[in-house]
Amino acid sequence: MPVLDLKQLREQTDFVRDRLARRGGDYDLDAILQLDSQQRDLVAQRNQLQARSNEIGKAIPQKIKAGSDPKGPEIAALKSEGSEAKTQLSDLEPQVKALQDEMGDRLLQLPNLPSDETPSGKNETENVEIFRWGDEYKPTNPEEIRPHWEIGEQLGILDFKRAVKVAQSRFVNLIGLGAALERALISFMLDQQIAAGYVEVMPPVLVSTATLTGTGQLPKFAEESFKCAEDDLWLTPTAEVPLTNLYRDEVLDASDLPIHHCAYTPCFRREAGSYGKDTRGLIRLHQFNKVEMVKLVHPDTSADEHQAMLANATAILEALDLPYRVIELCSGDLGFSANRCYDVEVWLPSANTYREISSCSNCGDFQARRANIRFKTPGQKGTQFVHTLNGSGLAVGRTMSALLENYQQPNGAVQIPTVLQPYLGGRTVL
RNA sequence: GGAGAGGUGGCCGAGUGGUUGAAGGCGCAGCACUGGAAAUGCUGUUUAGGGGCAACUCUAACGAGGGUUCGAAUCCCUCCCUCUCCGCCA
Repeated sequence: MPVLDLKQLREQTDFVRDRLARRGGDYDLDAILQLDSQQRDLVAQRNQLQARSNEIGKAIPQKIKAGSDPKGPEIAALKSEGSEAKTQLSDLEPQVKALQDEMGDRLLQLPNLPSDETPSGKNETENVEIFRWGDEYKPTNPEEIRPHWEIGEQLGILDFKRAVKVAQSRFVNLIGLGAALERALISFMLDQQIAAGYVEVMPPVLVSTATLTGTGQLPKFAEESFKCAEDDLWLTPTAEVPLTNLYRDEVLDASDLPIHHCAYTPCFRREAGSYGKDTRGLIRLHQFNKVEMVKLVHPDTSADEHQAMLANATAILEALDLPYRVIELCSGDLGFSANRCYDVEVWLPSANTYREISSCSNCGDFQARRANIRFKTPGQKGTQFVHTLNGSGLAVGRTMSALLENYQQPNGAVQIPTVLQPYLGGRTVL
């Protein structure tokens, strides 16, 4: 499983080092390169031994066929030489394997390289705002604005208290129209993305270790996912995981590309290390619903596909008249698997700020290498890795919170956006 | 959960120790034939890594990992997965 391109690492070490430095953090490339060169030396030795051993293996039946006595000295000499080679090989083999394992472990820890276009920066404070949309839809009565959890609890559609009893904190029950609104949002988003050309999938949300490694959640971020240890299965943190891995270990035909999928799934995150943050409301739950978009594309088109995906995400917010802005993540804030990423942030009036509601990433060939997803162009030799992209279209719970807050009325009611009304039996108000 | 069967190339499918990376078929590509096509015939058709400007060459891979052997797709062990029947179940 080649992860970050080992050949590139070998041949353009300084470039890789420079790119990784833009992310911040410490990456010991020299150790990997040293392992690599040791490994290559040993493999060369092993190959020679193996070649000799193969020769002997072929020579013995030939000699016998040519009349040599199977029990005679000639055959015995060959056998003992073969045996000798075998002994040397069994000495070499574990060394090679140990080096390869060590190198593989280290390579799996390396994040993707930021793209040329990605702005350099240390952390989220250096992300770059690209544009804003819908200022005119922001509520104009800030003093009367209440947070969505108050609105939801008052309407009897959000229940956090009993969710604690049933599960834990950071879970919610959606009751009555709350559940209906969630379903309406899911259906609306799916219908929009299907109309935009994405083929819907309902994937497993319990996935294997290999699947989670393919998209980059493992091995580094095990503490972020819920695991069913008995079965070696994990709850998916996002549908990006099963959708991208749909094609793991496959060689696609160039004419199959691009592949566009969307999916509604629940998502599960342990949110380790975020104890104090967003403790109220729908913003940060262990389980939430999301409509996800995933693309597998030809490398030449991935930049355009990325822009198009971003537009597919923002189209949902525009249809709902929800104010948002788009930011481009700087190198220091980029996710592990991404080489370039836009976050879409929706206006949350109670917090007087924008909150992430979608993240659209281009992973280049990073995930394709891990998951071994290739394509073949007829008439061309060999295979190429596809590029993978993923984006939320959108996070449903966060959309609901934005909707409750932006559409709240002074009398405590909440208007239902026009485009959602058909999904709620024509209802106009919550 | 109990009993049984099986995992081979893009697909089907042969192959139980010795030039088998793997017969045969299908598919696909090229060429021939044709006015064009079908049919037919011939040729070719895996991937990854190393070496060479290249022709080419070496190594690995028959679910995964170990073992036996000079030599394993073929024998032995462990694990994984799939299928069938029974039980259970939304």
